[in-house]
Amino acid sequence: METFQKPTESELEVLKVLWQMGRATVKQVNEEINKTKDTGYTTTLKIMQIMFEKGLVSKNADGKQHIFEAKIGEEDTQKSLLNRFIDSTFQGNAMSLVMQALGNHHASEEELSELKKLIKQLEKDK
Amino acid sequence: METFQKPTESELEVLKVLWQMGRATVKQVNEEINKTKDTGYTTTLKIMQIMFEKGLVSKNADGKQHIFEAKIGEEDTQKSLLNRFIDSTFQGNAMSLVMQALGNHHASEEELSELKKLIKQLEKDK
DNA sequence: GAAGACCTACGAAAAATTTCGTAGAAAAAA
DNA sequence: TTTTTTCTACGAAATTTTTCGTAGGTCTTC
Repeated sequence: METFQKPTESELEVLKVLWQMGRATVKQVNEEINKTKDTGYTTTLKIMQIMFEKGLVSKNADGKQHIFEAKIGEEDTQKSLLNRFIDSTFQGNAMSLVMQALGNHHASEEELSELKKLIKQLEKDK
Repeated sequence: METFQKPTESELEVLKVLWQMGRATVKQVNEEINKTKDTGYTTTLKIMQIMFEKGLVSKNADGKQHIFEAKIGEEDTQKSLLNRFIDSTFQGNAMSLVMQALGNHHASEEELSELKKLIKQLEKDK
């Protein structure tokens, strides 16, 4: 996994759209974001330009418009942000986070059995 | 659980010290923080004053100095930040976070069995 | 090929957060 | 009581992030 600068909140919003759509124009990203939040077109554009400078996204010119793609993967990013979050909020105690997350959110039977499978796996790897 | 404004990164650092120590002066908090990060006394003071205005901490004068206490609980805060984090980074998918956290961090046997206990409990509550 | 629509680049303002200097009050030491 | 030390209050600078206006280029359509 390559290292990258921590994306800001706004940048993360853009990334989420790109991960979901694969590739998208500024306009498309902005429209997605505007479903939950009111943001001007040039604001989103600027954010994405900054992200390009940081190497978080790539872009290809297609006529006058640019098509963007996330350059960092969803899982890698989540992993990196998760580690940071565990450190900053849970004092590095990952299990405490796991417990709280499980306790606070409803899990389906299917999810639980998948989880048990993972635990078995972890026990075996010991 | 009462609602509160999301603490900033710096504020969270202060809270962690207060949770750990129970009550502390600005000086004590600043010393703790300086174990990992270089920060001037007045910087910490200012942060704590802002936190007081926001209602995140309480203070009592003891002579000229003030003794601070966290006004929001560690668990409640973690819970609130965790929910926000799951939404912003894991698209609201708590199980995905749980899986990643388990996969990336080593868990002791004891922790795993505690976890299994929790899962049994969840299954029963269905 | 001119007019209008659409898109990017860029600078700078606005907002949020962090940092610190200085003034002055309170306590302790001399 | 005077001096020195120790704190807080407060304003303002510095930094980071977000927002937006304007200029100018490209494409489309007539």
